[in-house]
Amino acid sequence: MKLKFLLTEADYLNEGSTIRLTGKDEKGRTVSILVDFEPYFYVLPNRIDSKIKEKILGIKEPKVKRIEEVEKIIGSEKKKLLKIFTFHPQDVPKIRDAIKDFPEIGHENCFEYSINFYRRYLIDNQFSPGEWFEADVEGGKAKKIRKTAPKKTKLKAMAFDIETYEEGPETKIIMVSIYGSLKKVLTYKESSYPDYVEVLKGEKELLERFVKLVKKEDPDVIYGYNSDSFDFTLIKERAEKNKVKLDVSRDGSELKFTRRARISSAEIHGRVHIDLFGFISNILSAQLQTEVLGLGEVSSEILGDEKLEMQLEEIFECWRKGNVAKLAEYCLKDSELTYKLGEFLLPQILELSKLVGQTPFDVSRMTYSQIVEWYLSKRAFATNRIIPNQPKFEEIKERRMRSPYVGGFVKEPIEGLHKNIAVLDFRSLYPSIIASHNISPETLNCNCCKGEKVPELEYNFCKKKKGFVSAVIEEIIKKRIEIKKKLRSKFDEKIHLEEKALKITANATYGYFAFPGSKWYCFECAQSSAAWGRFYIRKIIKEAEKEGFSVIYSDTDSVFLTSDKIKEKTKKFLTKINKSLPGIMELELQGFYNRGIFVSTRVGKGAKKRYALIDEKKNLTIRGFETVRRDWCNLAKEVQRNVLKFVLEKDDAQGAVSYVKDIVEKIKQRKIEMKDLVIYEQLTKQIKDYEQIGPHVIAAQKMKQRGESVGPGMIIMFVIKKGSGSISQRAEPFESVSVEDVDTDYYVNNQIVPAAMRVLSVLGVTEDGLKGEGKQMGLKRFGV
DNA sequence: CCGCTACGGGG
DNA sequence: GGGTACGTAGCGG
Repeated sequence: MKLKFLLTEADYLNEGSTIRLTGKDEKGRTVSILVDFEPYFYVLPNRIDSKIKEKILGIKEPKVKRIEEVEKIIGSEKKKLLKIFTFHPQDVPKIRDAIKDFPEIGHENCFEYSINFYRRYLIDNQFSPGEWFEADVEGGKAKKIRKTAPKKTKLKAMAFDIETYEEGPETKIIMVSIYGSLKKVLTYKESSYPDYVEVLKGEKELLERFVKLVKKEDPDVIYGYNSDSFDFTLIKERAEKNKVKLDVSRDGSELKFTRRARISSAEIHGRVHIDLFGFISNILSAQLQTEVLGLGEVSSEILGDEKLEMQLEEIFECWRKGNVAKLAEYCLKDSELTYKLGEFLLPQILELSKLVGQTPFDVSRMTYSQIVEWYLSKRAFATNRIIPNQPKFEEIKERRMRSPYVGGFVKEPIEGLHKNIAVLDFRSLYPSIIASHNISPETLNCNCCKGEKVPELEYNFCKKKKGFVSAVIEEIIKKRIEIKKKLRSKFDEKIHLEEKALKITANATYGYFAFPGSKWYCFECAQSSAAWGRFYIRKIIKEAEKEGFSVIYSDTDSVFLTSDKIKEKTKKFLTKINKSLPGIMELELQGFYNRGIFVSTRVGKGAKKRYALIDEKKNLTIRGFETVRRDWCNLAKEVQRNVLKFVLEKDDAQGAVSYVKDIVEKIKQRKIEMKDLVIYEQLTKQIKDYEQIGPHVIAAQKMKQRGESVGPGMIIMFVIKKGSGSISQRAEPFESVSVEDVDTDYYVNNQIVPAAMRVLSVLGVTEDGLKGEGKQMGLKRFGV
């Protein structure tokens, strides 16, 4: 029998040494096939002869299956090794343990003994989940599996979310929602509900119903948000307590947790459980504006959709007071957002799986470094190289202790307002450097040639032989360029995502070199990449100045230039500079801006980047200003934003000053709305546990005294009241204060004026100029 | 300045 | 058990 399927999952069965591949065929049917595979690892004895082979074959518990002699590349040398096959995957570490103390071998000469069996299978066959396969199946086992042309199939997805309630020492699940082809909320308190709510008898029945619905809906993919560490952890706990069998899988097995670095992952055989929070915090967060990675913040940014508003305490209140319909609506909305985020992100996850060659379950939980490492592992096998061993704990500790090296070059901004700005940056600076200068662990200080010296450092990299990592990166870059060309002629979402996966992987390699847990760790490689980066950006700065540009600011891989005839001059400059750069490196135009304001802020050692730009279409780009932080009141944030607008849109600092003075006046006359003065800060622990008592803690204490329940996670909304005592002592929950009682001086001096001054101080405005009555202030002139 | 602890997401 | 823990803000010393 022949089966064609999209591979979505790989694992192995404990008995025997059998890999199980799971996927989906063209007609949407689930495919699960078994295939035999032999576990093995490598050793490098000081001499290969019959004596050492006999010694290894003589190990009794467990027995070695057979030995092969193989040739593999270790570092930059070809070596003869022994490939030791075992009967069971679990035997590999045991036999390695027995061998590692052989004087002819030793610890550091055992290789690839800790690669999960199913991962080993994927690597050795160069098979990637997300690709299509054809299998010849006989007697329940696949005889032959090969890649085949991609077909179409739709993965059926479902999202879920739970609500909980603390009853004494126990946390109970009070509600579960699912969202997919079926939209449903399960709970166990009678109320008048919309028809998507189903009322069960209790928690046990709720869990049983949940299991039944998952099986009935039979999704291929299950999305949750923080579901590894919260939802499924609690579901498992409560299922054990209530003696409910959690056989939500496709093979009758129960939900199980697999141990991982920090967070255990909830695994459901036959269904890909994706905890979106993991992928978002590990990978996506770098591309997001929001600092807070809650479901609400992320949905709002990615989907433009919001959570229903409900404070933590309200959830409990809804349950206590029986307003469960509202809670059901809230819970379902969370599942809906999770579902939509999942559908948005799954194609990206599958594309990464395809590239890296590991399962979407694993890839969605990987960090940047792990993505790079598994991709390198796949390429290492393809190029007949040994995968280096994971560093031991002691080694990691030592690597951590290494003093940090010099990073990117930062040219402090020329403070003030500038006009006619061009922003240029290097396309993938570090990957291009790694590829063009052959930066790789095996090419560092090679002994085959003199090599190429790194600027500022006493290292050389080989000029004759391509290094492994540098070659892999070069492949990625070339593939990316090719894909980009294709995309320019015809846009295709799939290909676009493939391009993004390549970009993610290439860009992470520089950081990977310096990551203490790396198998291909190379501190000198990271140092050298950074040194070359500084060399190139300095070169750009120098050349730009020679061409008559004024360099306003530069950081690592970008320069901010200004001059007259900016567009014309920039285009000429780019053409000229790109001719002088090594083939793969390219300086690109990021954009032109009409105006920009730059502020230099020294915080301890490092300077923080703070600038704002406006382009021809009046789009604002704001970096480093506090317009988004919640510990500033809305009015302060609004004032800062408007001040930026005055300055950038109209080049009108004088107007900005009048505007701020007007606001200050309004505050003094209390012609202001309370909601604009409220400051939001989150309680992160119980009130009594605070030693450093900030204003929000004081406000929370006052709320508690009034009988309101306050606890961790709650966002305290407070204002500062007039009177005596420190500012903190005068923090009050905002509902209990009227505009007449707020401390206007505080809002003027500690909120509005500082927020405005962040922008205006570089234009020569003084604090007194903002507060005082009509005093004229001198405005400095900046720019060209 | 340094070292340690607790947090993140979820409810 | 084909093994194990992340990066960092914010506090206290």
